Amino acid sequence: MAQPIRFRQAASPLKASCQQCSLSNLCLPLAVEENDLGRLEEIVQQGRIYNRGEHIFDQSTPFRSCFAVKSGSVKTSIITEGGEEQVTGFFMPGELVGLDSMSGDAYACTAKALERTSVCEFPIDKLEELTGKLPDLQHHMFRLMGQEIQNSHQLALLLSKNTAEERIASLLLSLSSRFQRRRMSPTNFSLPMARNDIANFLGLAVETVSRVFTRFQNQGIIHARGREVELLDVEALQLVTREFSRQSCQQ
Amino acid sequence: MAQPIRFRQAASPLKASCQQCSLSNLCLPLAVEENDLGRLEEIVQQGRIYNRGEHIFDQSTPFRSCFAVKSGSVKTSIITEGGEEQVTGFFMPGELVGLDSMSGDAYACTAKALERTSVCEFPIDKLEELTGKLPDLQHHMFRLMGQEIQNSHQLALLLSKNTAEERIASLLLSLSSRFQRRRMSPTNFSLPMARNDIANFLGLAVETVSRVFTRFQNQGIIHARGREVELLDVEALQLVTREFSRQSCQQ
DNA sequence: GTAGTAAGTTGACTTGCATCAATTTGGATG
DNA sequence: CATCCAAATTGATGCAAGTCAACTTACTAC
Repeated sequence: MAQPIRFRQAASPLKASCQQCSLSNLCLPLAVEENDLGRLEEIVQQGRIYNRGEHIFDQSTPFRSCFAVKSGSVKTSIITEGGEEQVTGFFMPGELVGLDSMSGDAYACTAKALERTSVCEFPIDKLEELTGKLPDLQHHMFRLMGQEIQNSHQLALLLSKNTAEERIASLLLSLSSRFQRRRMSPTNFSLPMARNDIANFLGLAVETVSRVFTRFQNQGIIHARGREVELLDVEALQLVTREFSRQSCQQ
Repeated sequence: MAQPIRFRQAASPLKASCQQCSLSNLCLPLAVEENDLGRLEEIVQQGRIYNRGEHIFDQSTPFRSCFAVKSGSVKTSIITEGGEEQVTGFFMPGELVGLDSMSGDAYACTAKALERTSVCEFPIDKLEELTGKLPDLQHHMFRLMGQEIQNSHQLALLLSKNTAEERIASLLLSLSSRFQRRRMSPTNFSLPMARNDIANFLGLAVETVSRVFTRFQNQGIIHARGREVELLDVEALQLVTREFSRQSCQQ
């Protein structure tokens, strides 16, 4: 083994290489010019690896950093005073976690690793300093936050207007396209989250999620076995999500 | 009348004065130092006045500006392909409308004046340019957008976990505190929106909203007559919003 | 004024999903 | 391989809120 090289890497173990990262077309580097990438690398810290169930940060603790998922997946949720939990999002490699906390001094939610997960950490004060210098990066941050607002509005729409079947079909299609963008099969994937998380996220009871999964399976739309899911008829799924609108148009 | 002065004003009729604005402690000027206020004034445009029902911007049209409500109030909503509407927010004086559209080239929602309303317009390209120069303003924008994400998550929580009574109590309390921050009575105000908008926003049927209002009235918690609302027992309302959590603690 | 329309209220009935309860499956551990 | 506990499934039942329909009130315009 090339000792000198290992030694050099060990000398700054916390630095990550955005240039060599395979996610550079999804993550923050996407918005940074080639010759500015070094400045992004200067502020990013290689986070540690989290095992399934470990917390990356906790609601109400001091807000210090946003985190980009490098591998694995993350779920965020808010907890009410009464101990009620609401899952607010699932995050895949390349996606940025913690944007909702930019409004205050404490994290607005809790982030939990759904599986063995590694992240890159962006200290928020340094990130803000850099966005002030790189207009493209600032623009990208605004875009990401705007997208986050939209996602949440879409979730609200789903929760207030759609049936259990429509909600679950929407989630499956969302996961599908996100897997696809990461060069994984859009029809054959493993759910990173438990039925419980799906239910909580979609405002349903676990039993309802289970029932809808078996109903979809009986209709030949999907094949599900535990967390392994195969989408057999994507068009049918898309049709389900539009069921509601079709009805209101037909009358 | 002092003709010369009127003439001077007419020479730049589109400029607004942030320094003299009574909302400067709520709106964007909040984050700008005294001697930088001029730079904000340079980019802000005095928008026109909108009558009830008029659109300030429309979903899918090119995204150009964010708007600060100056007087009156605004509702935003997204429309699905099927024509389904979901109200995503109500905006009061000093609040910034359009942040969710920062993610793309087109407005992500439609903004409609709920009453006679005036706004200030911030062209987005100029605003981004300025935030790049004023770190405090950039920080404030991040805060506002983070807050918007959180609001939306709170709405999702409300929609997925709370009963009709809890949702309506929450909305009334939210309006109450927002009126208070604007130095208006927190217990005696006029709802800017119709029952229909409340129902849509909270994922309920109009009939349900109506029933809950009368139920609250019979319990002596509120007094409502049309859009005029008086909160008679704020503590009782707060209790309603925590009803759910109280139950899960008792068991 | 009065006609006309939209907004709001109230009641009767229906339903999708939650809840409760009982199994079954699966993964982890010694 | 057996044990244990959490996760997932399936069935039976109840209820909160939706839907449909009738009526009242408020607003606008002529």
